Amino acid sequence: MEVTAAIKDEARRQLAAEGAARLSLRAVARELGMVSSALYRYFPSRDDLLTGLIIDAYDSLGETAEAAAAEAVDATWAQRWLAVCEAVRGWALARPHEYALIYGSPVPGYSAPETTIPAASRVGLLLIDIVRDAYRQRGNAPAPLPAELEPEARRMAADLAPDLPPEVVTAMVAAWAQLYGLIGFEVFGQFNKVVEDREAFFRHAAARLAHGLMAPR
Amino acid sequence: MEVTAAIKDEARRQLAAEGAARLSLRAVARELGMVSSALYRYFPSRDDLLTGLIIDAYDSLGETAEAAAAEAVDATWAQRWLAVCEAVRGWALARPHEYALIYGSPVPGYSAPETTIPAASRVGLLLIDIVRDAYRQRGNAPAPLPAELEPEARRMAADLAPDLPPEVVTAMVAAWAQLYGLIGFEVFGQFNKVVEDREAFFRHAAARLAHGLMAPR
DNA sequence: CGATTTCGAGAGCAGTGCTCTCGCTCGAGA
DNA sequence: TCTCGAGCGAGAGCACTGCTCTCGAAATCG
Repeated sequence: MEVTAAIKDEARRQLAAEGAARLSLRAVARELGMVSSALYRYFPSRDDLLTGLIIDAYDSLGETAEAAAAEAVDATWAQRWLAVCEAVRGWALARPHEYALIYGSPVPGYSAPETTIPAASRVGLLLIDIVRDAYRQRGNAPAPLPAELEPEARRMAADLAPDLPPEVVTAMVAAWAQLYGLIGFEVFGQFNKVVEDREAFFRHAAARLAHGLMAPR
Repeated sequence: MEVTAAIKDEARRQLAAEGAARLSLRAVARELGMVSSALYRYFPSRDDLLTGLIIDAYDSLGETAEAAAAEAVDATWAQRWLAVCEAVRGWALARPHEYALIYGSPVPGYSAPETTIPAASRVGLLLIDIVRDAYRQRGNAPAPLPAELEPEARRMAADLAPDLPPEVVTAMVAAWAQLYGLIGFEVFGQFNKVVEDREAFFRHAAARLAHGLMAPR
């Protein structure tokens, strides 16, 4: 429908201006020249509007990351990894509030429904693909795992990438979380007065993440 | 004062139950048997209450981390690093909403005042101390930095730990952010259906972070 | 004792999410 | 062609929010 898109567009604008907690259904309706109750024809509740925005954000981020990977399809896997990392970072810096919506503190009283899962997985799946290429080219896994982690690592590998050794999958999941630590700290201002040249810092840190994924030991 | 403490206590209870965005001054006052306007004698606004809670949370986390470090004072630096990491994780898992308050998406329209800086720095300073010990014992820095990062790395080192080589300080800042990526993903539910044995996974990832801080290569 | 400060109560304003009812419009079936 | 129903928006209203203002009681200080 046309109206739902207009609502989401206006909501996104308010999101960028004010943040999720300040997103007001009435203000969206006002800006659209409707009355607030009319909005409930399209979204059963404010949370459902948020869900829509979350799915859109995941998809937009996924698209951005996939485009970056496609553009670097002829480069080495490490360069492709870096390209995706930088694309994700750039997307987050350009839309901090949307980033906060999907990777920041969850909106209280609201838990993302199952419908968000496919969109949310896109970046993760993309990273798995890159690591798979890396493993095919290099074929050496990172350090062996401690015994206590082996069952879990095997389980994760079976779930996420049965063709890769558990050490690689484990390292990949960790690198994924750590990547979001780097980006989150920057987006949420934790690097203020600590890191200044964040571009260079991020590039280096992301490259070292890649290095940790495939280097011997 | 006695009353401000009671207000913060009740607010913390509501925070744990509902989250920051749902924190209602009126509800706090109601629970305390006062009227909402009376609360403004103690906190000029809702945001100031939040600031109070944020500082308390930073201090509580800092204390927890420092206690863990103190307990492991005779262990190796790597064990001490791991002890602090696990203490931070444990604190976060026990108080997810307070963790979200300080390390999640910033509350919109609200920017933390300067007064939070000392409390916010405690864990970082603690990690620097541990890395300093590590460097004194091992004395080998991680991989050399790319040229583009050298000026920034020097600047960071001068700011944070002038007695340590820029490579170590840079690696430390990155490890710090990555640590919070690991914890944030777990606290905010991003590991749901991905990582199950999160305890073991975290221990391994945190240990590898330490390894990356000081390993030769 | 008197004056002043401190504190809580209460009313009230503007805003919020959400529900309910009521008309209008438009398109498909008889 | 007429009718009926579904879809849609308006409006009023409920319970709630943060916040301001005024007023009266209590406690503290000179």
